[in-house]
Amino acid sequence: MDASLDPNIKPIWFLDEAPKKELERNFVELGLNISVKEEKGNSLVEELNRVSAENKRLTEMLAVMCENYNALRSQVMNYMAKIPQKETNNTYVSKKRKAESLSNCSKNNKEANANSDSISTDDDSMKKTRAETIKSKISRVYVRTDPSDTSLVVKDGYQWRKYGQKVTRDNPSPRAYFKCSFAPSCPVKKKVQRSLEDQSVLVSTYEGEHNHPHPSKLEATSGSNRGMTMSPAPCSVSHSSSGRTSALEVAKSKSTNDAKVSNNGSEQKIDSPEFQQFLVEQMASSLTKDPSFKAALAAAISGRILHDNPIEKL
DNA sequence: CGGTTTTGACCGGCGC
DNA sequence: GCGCCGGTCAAAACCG
Repeated sequence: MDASLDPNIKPIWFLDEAPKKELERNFVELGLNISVKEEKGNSLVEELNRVSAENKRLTEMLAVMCENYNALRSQVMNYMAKIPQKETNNTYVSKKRKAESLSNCSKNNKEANANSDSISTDDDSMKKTRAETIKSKISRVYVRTDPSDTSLVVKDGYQWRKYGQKVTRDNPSPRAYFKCSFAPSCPVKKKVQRSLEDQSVLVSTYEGEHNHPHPSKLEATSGSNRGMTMSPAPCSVSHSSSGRTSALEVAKSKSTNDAKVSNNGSEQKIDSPEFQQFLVEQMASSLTKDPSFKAALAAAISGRILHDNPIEKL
């Protein structure tokens, strides 16, 4: 890492005279004495700030991408809601499933269908005994997976316990039944079955609402930062099994923590030029050499768009 | 050993 | 009433 990367930074360690006022101000802020060596450290601090700002920009860009993706997804869902469902048209559907499908057709997304649709389902199932069904919120999620993968696992961040599997009449692929096992009293169930039209698509039908926070949120708030856990279910971008923290986050948290210690004026040598250089080198090497960072970034982006991220439908 | 998965049995709704 | 069907149960197997 070289400060010459930044055109705004002048090669001050080649100068004998006093540094510029701007640099002096920075030195005062850092509580450092002015010396040639510390000037270098200060430039590294500036570089650190620049990299931090760049990180922030990248994070914002990612957030914008996520927003765009969500907007696009809702458009797709609206579009899908308008076209008639093949599933309800081309095969035998019992009355019970007809009611379920009809209730599904009026749903655009999980948030929007929280109230009205469950009521409409209630009218048909008023005589049903199961209170869960009456109050349930049903949503359907399509997930593209490898067709050779027979596990019927949809990674949505929640913890599921499989309690049954059936081969249904209208689809040769087996249907798996799951209950949410993250919280003992959580009433949510889901059914996962391969799409009849496209074997590479898993159709998971969620029934009910979780009465507990999303596990990834819980982890994020409980201190074990797994990095990039920025979206709730069903986006499974980050809380994959890797549990990897991105180099970006490591460097960022490290730098902020260090700055805090430094401002407190402790005896740590954290604000020494050597340490700052070490810090910057660590950040640089993390960003450039660590393949996991690229992989995590690629997974975060592609995962939202293609693979891991389910497309909610209805 | 406790939690999860598997899988056949069972149950209830529905159509005939 | 009977058979079909989807959904659930529960015992055994499996696994970390």
